[in-house]
Amino acid sequence: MDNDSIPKGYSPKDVEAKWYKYWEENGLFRADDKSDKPPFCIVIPPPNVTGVLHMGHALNNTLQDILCRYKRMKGFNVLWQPGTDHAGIATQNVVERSLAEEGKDRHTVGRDKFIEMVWEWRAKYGGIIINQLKKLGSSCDWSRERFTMDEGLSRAVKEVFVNLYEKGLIYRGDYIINWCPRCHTALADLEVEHEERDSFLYHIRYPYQDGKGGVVVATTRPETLLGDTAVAVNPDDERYASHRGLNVLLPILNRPIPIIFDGYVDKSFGTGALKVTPAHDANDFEIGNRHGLERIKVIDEDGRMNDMAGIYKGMDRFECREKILEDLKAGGLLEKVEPYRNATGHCYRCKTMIEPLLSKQWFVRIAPLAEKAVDAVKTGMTRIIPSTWENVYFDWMKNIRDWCISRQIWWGHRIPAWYCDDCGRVLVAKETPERCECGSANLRQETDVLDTWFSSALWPFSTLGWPDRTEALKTFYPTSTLITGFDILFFWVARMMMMGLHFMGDVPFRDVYIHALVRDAEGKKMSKSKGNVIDPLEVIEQSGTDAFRFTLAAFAAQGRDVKLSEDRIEGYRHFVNKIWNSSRFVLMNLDETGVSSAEPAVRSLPDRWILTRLGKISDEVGQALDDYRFNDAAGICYQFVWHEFCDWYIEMAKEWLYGEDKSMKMSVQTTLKEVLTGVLRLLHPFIPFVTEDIWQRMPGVNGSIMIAPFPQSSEFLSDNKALEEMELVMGAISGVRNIRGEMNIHPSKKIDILMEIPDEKDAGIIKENFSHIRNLVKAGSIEIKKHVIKPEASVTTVLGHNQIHVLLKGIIDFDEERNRIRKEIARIEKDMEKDAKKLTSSAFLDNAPDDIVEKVKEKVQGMNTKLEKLHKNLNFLEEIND
RNA sequence: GGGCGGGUAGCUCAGUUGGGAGAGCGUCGGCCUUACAAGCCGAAUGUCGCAGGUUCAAGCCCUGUUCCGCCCA
Repeated sequence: MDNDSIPKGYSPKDVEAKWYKYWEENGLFRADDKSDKPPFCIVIPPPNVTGVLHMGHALNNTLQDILCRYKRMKGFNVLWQPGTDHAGIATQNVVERSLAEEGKDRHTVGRDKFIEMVWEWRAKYGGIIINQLKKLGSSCDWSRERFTMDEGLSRAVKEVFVNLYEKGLIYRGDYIINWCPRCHTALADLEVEHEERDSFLYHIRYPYQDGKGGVVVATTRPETLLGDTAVAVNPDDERYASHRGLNVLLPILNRPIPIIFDGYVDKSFGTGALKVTPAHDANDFEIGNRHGLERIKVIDEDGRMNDMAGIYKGMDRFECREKILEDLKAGGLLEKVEPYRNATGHCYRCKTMIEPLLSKQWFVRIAPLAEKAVDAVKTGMTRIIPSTWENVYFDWMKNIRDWCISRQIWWGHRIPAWYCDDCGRVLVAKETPERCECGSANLRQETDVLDTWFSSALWPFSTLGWPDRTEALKTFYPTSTLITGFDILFFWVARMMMMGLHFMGDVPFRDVYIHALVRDAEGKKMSKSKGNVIDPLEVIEQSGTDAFRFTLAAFAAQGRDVKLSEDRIEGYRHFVNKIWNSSRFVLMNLDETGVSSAEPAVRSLPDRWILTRLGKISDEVGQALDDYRFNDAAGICYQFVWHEFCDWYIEMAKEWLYGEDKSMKMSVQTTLKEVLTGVLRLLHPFIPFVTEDIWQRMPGVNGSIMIAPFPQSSEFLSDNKALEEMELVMGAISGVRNIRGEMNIHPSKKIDILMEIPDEKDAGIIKENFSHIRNLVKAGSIEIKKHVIKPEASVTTVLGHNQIHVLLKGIIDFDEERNRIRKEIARIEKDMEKDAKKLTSSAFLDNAPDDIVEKVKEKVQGMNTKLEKLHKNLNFLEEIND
């Protein structure tokens, strides 16, 4: 191989697009509907069709891709099912915004035309995030890409809606819902974000019917008093015991309203009296139901005061608040205003303050569905990892309320319900009915559409072809693993569980792996307003996809947020480059022989060592991935490649490669190639591009690394003795290097060494590896003896029973050396203290397991040996007069 | 108010059944040694938040306490 053909540094830009195209064109991402291989399936959390790739996507999809590539290499029939979500409100907002620029709104263009425009928008921009996922290296089966609004998924939605309706699990009714006055739609409880803000608590007096005295209530929303239909107090509250049966006058409107008694009221809050507005507060609504109160709506869908608000009609709700306060003050009814912090609900899409409104909406009856979804996790049919999230899941499921699924927008699955104008019947059907049961043809379809999450809840089976009983469904359902962030545990995961169990009779996935949030270097959530967003595409541009992916994997420890900063990514860019260069080294040295596939006649100690180590860490990495410990898997690879393969093995290999011994050279070449192919396969799931690029340059390699088997210990030589022996050799080298470093001996200066090795076996090992030692410590002469009298001008390092004397005539500074030894003695003594004490304690000796006692004994013994020798050396030096 | 997670080296964080405190980055010293200066060799650094307890043995288990973050109401 020609040196010039491999560039000195890895440049990601040149190869990423090329290999991605190669994989796609060769159908390597494709799953088989039917296969002898065991199935492995992940459905992608569908990104919003309006989305652009952010850090959350990057982490989420990197982890999915690591698993999918790993499983493919492990021999699974892998389906990574991709697709996008129609994101009702978000997408509609985007198109409405562009309409607004032309001075239009959706009503001026009309429903059909508007929906047509959204489809056009989707055709034009909907593929953006898909292409970004590809840049990330995602190995999805793109031939199966789905969209929540496509024909098949829409059929699934209708099927589900009708089924649930017929089973009584979907109903329509008047309830308090969360209304966004800007988006003009109802929202599910989950879609409301609560945010604490500084506000005021207003104490308002509701006079008795004679206009005097009265009951003071505390509220943060005085404008809703126009819709009050009672004042409630706690039945146990003695202050109000005498008020039973009394009425008070609603301020301003002077409408008499009753004082009612309800356990919901908190005696200690405010004055202990609560104004009740059943049409504008969820809790008040419940109270109203218990007491048969009238519901008076005073705020309309635009957030303005309506006809019932009398003189305030037409005012915005916040404007009205100010005006009412003024009027109350003027009437002497505003008793007190105190600063107060409370949490108010905001639309998760546009941040507008939510208005709880009484409204007729469609709901899913959750309780029966939730029960099964809870059981599935309790019985282990689905595991949630890390398991701490199980409790969060249970807790939420326990307190869940019915799910409001109707949305007053246009972009989405239109609810398959029709109203008969003649008899008032509601018809729910998969196909558009021609006539009502009463014979009337005057049918109007419901104008509301379904919550986007309704279709997302079907994702694990609708994407596989349901309601048809497809081969894909048979093969891949239940899916293997879901990988997602905790922020959509409720929105999505819980609902998929419910729907999967109900419609498929089985859980949608065996494992749910919940990963953390990506934050900035200070641990703050990334947000545009804070300006701390790191754009994944920029990172890819600067550092390459592989470095970025490896960083994410390395930081993805379970249960902990990922704090990302650019210099951390840089560190892993260096790692990718290290792999590149070590591969370059290997390739450059595989030259003339091409390397035979036969087992080499000789295997040197370093050969046996590195192969054994590779086998061991291969199993460890596999296990870590099986356990979703991505950071461990990445860390093990990093440590092995850099600090074992590069720092030790390659350095030792050089000697044979540059030497005259042909058989040794061939042996090392074989090992280098073997280890490199192993390392590449091991790393491929994490850093797919660079590994493929190198793989394709390897002599004798056919096809993509994607379909090469993931390494495991059984394919490599395993020799535990080699591990011990190498430790001895490496220890000797490190010991001498340490002396060189501390004595400030110039790297090019050769030093003479005298080793004292009493044990013959050890001596044999050292002798065998003489040349490695010589090269790696830059030694002149090396001598080994059973017993040695310490040479005068020498610095000594103690390794167990062995000692290495570095001869430093004319270089050694005796004072410094004595200090060095004293320091080391002190360090060892300190280290030993705790363990030595253990051995004198009968409690320890009696109670601790034998193997532990033995271990401690050995350790202390070892340190004693070392101390002894250090003292001897020190004494020796102290006797020298310099 | 309820729940959860976290406090370990200057920084960011690992540390799986309790049994020798680790990594990366940064810092310091020395090196352009024909894969890599995006590199090599060497070094320093810890009252594991605080206080108790269990245990022969606690970063890890239990109790309390404090600070930070998140979720829910």
